[in-house]
Amino acid sequence: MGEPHAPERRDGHLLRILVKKLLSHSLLPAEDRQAIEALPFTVRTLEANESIVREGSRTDSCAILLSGFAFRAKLSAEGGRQIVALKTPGDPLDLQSLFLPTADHSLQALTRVELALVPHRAWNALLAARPAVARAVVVDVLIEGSIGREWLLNIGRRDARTRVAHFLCELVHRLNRVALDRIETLEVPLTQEQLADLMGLTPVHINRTLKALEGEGAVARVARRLHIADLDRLAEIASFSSLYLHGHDAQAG
Amino acid sequence: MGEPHAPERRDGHLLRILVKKLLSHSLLPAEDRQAIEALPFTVRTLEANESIVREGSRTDSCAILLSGFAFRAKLSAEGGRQIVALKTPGDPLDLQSLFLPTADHSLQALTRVELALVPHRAWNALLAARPAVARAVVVDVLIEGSIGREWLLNIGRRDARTRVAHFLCELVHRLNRVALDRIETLEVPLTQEQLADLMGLTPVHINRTLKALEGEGAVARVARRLHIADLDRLAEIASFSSLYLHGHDAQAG
DNA sequence: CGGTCTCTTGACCTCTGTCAAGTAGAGTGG
DNA sequence: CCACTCTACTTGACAGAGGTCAAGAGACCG
Repeated sequence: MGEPHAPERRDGHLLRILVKKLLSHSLLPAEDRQAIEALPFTVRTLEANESIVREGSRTDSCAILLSGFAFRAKLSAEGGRQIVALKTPGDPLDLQSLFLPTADHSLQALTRVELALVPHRAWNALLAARPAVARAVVVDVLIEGSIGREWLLNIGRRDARTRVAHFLCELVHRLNRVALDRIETLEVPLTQEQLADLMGLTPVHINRTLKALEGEGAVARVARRLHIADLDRLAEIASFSSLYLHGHDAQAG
Repeated sequence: MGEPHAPERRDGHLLRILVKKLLSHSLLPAEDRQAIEALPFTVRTLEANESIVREGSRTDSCAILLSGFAFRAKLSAEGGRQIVALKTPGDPLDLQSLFLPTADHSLQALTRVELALVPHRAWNALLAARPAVARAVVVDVLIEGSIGREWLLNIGRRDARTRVAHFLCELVHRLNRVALDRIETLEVPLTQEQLADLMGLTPVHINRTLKALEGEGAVARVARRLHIADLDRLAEIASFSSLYLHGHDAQAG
């Protein structure tokens, strides 16, 4: 794999990737898995940069990311943009809207994306009927929170080089949770400007940082595209530990 | 944790502050409120800086913050500390432990605190029996996530002066949600070092920033203690908007 | 009254931001 | 196949916010 826009199966089991995501941290009996795959949905394709949910708006459905990447962003009064979360294939994008009517941030497609739009009604019925699914969904939300805390540490306390290396490690680890095969390398689908908004830096400084990382062989750039070249080296630079991702870690009770 | 010999109390007066916190964003019928106040708990007092939950550890109870302040913190490999959340009276501190067994961060008392320790068993029973309570708890978790995203914006994209002003506004707004009277002024119970770890800055620069804010009359310092002097001025400096706190905003469905 | 902790301040340094010009691909149209 | 254009990337020179170091001053405490 390593191809971020790898086409998904179109045999009617599109939601299987959501099940796979939930299984990466929660246990789900077969019946619950089937109930998830039986959710009603409509598929929608959006081009890069199109808006999925606007800050302040309301929706009556939750999107599941079937393929491609998306992100949450916020703007400061001075016009600065901060990307506050990155969503990878299999992630539910907006479960929050089931509980909080107004969006506190905007949600946008990073690449071309395919979404499965699941009506709130169907979600509410499923969560009420199947506690194990409800639990898995809560765990998913909690893990997103944990990732957010790691990002606060990353942006607040690590320098540019370490910060970028840490993010790239996280990206690979997260993709591996839903990937068919183990990923060691990857073409990163972010522009330097997006990377800058993600890391709390400027595009110019991202450029310098990537150049430095390329110099150490951690990263490669071919035809303006960023590739992970040496994941172990990146992990070493960032002192990366994946504990905060809580893989297979949700059997408390 | 969990004093083995401390008697479990069912004195609802103490948990009323938790009910008040939940009511600040969710609707709860009287029966649900009573069920919350009927939760069994033991009271525990900790001094400033004592640890409530250590990173990597497991617990069998969730703490509710009855009085005082607490915080979540993470350490980077280089030794930097980042405070990733601040908890105020009425906040549940560790609901996450109901769903994720290992703590991904540490939880510490900022001031002297009083905690109500509620056993997981009792929580699970309550959440299973009372969907409205479960819903309110999920909303509480989601709002903490929203605050975390605002912090990412704050640390990633605002300069020191604006950043500190924004945090102080948030603090006052959050305290007002459980306060008896409207707060306009406040003695901030944080050392400059803690403020630095909160803001992703150094103590020295916090000192300079506070001096500047004092110069504009936004803040006052008497006997080394920081006070909010002019909340409107702070809100203006930070272009503060409280939408992300989702006050009285949880009637989706 | 000495010890300790936090705050304060100045001098200096460096990481990251700003500005501005230039380059390389990808796409478009002739 | 070649301009032309657009966008993203690249680079250098310079600026500045914030970090580092170090010394001193107030508080608080036993």
